[in-house]
Amino acid sequence: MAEYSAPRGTRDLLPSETPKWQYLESVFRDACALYGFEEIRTPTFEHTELFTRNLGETTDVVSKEMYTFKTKGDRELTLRPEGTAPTVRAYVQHNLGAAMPVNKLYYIARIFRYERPQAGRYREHTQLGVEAFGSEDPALDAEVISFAARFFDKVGITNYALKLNTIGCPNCRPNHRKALVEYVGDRLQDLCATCQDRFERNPLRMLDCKDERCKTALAGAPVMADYVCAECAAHFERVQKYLTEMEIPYALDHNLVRGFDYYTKTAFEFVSGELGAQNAIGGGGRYDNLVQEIGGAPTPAIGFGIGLDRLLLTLDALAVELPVDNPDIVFVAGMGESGHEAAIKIVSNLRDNGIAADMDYTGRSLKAQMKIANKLGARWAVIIGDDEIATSTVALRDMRSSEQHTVAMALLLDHIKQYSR
RNA sequence: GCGGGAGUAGCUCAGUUGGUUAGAGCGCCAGGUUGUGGCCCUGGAGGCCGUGGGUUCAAAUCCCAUUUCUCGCCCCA
Repeated sequence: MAEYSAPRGTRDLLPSETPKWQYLESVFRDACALYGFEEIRTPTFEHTELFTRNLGETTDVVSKEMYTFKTKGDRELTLRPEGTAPTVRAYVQHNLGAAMPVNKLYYIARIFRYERPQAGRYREHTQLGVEAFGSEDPALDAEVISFAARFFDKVGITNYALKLNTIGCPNCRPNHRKALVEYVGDRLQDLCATCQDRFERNPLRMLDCKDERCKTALAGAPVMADYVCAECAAHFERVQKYLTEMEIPYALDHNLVRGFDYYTKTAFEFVSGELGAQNAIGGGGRYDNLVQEIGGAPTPAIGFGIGLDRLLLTLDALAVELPVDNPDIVFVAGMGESGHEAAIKIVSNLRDNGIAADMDYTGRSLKAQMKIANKLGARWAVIIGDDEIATSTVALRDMRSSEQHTVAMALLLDHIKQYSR
């Protein structure tokens, strides 16, 4: 056992894993370019108030999952537990809305939540997210949702399901809340302890409860969709129309309630059955009032976050082979002191000419060096010893075909360039 | 915060009712080739059996504690 290990809920991504991460990140970046989203990078931590005031005091994240600490100057900071509020903060702080009517931003960010780790849930994880500001057009909802769906398609997630709901706006949500509270009324004692608490603090969440007693008691509970105002209803209808036109399959889920209080109207979640209990691989929604709440001009917006860690787990479970390419490299094996000296020069020269090259620094035998070349997946091996030095040549070995030729040192570069095509 | 499972070699794991120097496969190193990889053969290195305490003539094995990991609840990515 090592004396030190990564803190609970965190993990190291070793070289055997990082190519997959790089691949998914690059697919995401390409997709963002295709859809017109530009990258934004915000700090890893923010003033605590940004989250406590805007995510909802009663949400699990704010009430028990934040990594909060005090600075020497006695200010409270929090490692970001989600990506939207920081992005909105930056959008407002730099008044991005003044320069462009619609701003479409994306981020690849580490997210921190103090939870008990389990399959697909880490205290530090990575989210791929987008946020689109400046339009309440339902077409933008559809665009954002379809972006996520196409991204999942592209990387090879074949079995995801899209859950869709509308959670109304400040105008109509109270109506539903009132109806819901009335419905529960004397059924309250049939609910689980948590839901009895939710009844007081955030009734909407009761709908999302997994407890069988609650599911039974709330089976006939009033659904938001029946209480939304005309505007929200029309908006939701258009979103569905566009999704259908784009051939994005979805399922309405009246019980879908997102984890933060800032959401309005459209809420959605992508789930996959490959992950066990943590089945959400992405989710998001519209938040038309958050920009104003954070201090900006009233600006409608919508966004989503995709869990990169869970995405990888799902792809593994589906046995999807990601196209990770390793570049052709040249391994230069030098024999003896003079061979080693020559190898140093050759490797340097190859690299200066843009050809990936490596060599041994542990004084191993030629045989051992060849084994290393093989393990590295080298395309070519260049062998140089006293014989070659005496004749200003090198032995150039094709590691795939095992063909080997003696070539003039001066022509090595040309040979490699020529045959690598 | 609450519940279940598990900590033996770098990795995946055996280890029989407690009984001498704790094993396998893979990986690693070396040799079989005096200057040549993959396949094969041979050999080698590498373990305070998570940590601390207890029971016992004797503990990887039984008991207790602790810690870490893991799975689940809650909630989410």
